[in-house]
Amino acid sequence: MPRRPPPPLPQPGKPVRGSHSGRPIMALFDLLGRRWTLRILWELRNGPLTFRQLRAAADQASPSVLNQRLSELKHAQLVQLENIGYALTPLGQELIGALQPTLAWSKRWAQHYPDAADEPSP
Amino acid sequence: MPRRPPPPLPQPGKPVRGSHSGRPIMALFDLLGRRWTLRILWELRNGPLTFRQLRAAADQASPSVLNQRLSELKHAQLVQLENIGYALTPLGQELIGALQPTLAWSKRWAQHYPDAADEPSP
DNA sequence: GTCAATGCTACGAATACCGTAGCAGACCCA
DNA sequence: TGGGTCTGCTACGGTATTCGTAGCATTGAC
Repeated sequence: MPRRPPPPLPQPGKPVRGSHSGRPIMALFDLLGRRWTLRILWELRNGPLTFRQLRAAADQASPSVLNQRLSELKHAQLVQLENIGYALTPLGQELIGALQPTLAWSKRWAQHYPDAADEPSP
Repeated sequence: MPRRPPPPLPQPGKPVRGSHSGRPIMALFDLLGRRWTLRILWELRNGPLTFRQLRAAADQASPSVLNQRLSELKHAQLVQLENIGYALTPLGQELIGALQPTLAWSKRWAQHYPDAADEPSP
């Protein structure tokens, strides 16, 4: 039985799902437009987590997708597996930094809804 | 035949796929973690597009998903249908603005890959 | 009328994701 | 040597999401 080829790993300069241009923004859209990707980066923002800790942090996401997302993020040089567990690379930390205005925006967004809560005190 | 209930529309203050906390960031992750969502916002950044123009801009994305994404974005108050077509709301424009550092980051990201191209001249 | 747009829907097929169970390796301690 | 307990990770069958094609209903111009 012929196995299907896996979807391409999103990477700048290469065609991705939805775009053949190779533009980095398109690779980023493909990468972030997959379930759990943003969440994983977010949960690693405060330091490394083991595979299982990460699963627990991310609502017990299924290990198959989690592993697939981690492979993609490793290939994208945003995450690496260290002795202590999975950690953001410097590039990954930069991305988290670049997402800060977006996170700030989400709080303003919430103000448009009556029953929106925000994160509990750190 | 009992139809399945549709997935919840991501909205701050409500439980979403992968999180019950209601935190706006989680609603945002759910929203953006769906295929085409970021792309749609991106393609609308320079002004309104009709449904079909938007399809053409977004690699002929299937009209069913496109319409579903647009419904979600309308519900999220990021996009609205005007006479001329679909347009970003002020809130949606704010989000695009907040994404600028991320877009800038993607260009730095591309520098880690030898064969990465960037957008052609404006 | 007819033509060309528009937004949008139906539906079967393909793909992505989920949930459970469990494997193999590393480490520790008796 | 044999457990126990971590670790990352995979297999597999079922469910959910997305795709691709076709087409409908409406509007406006001629």
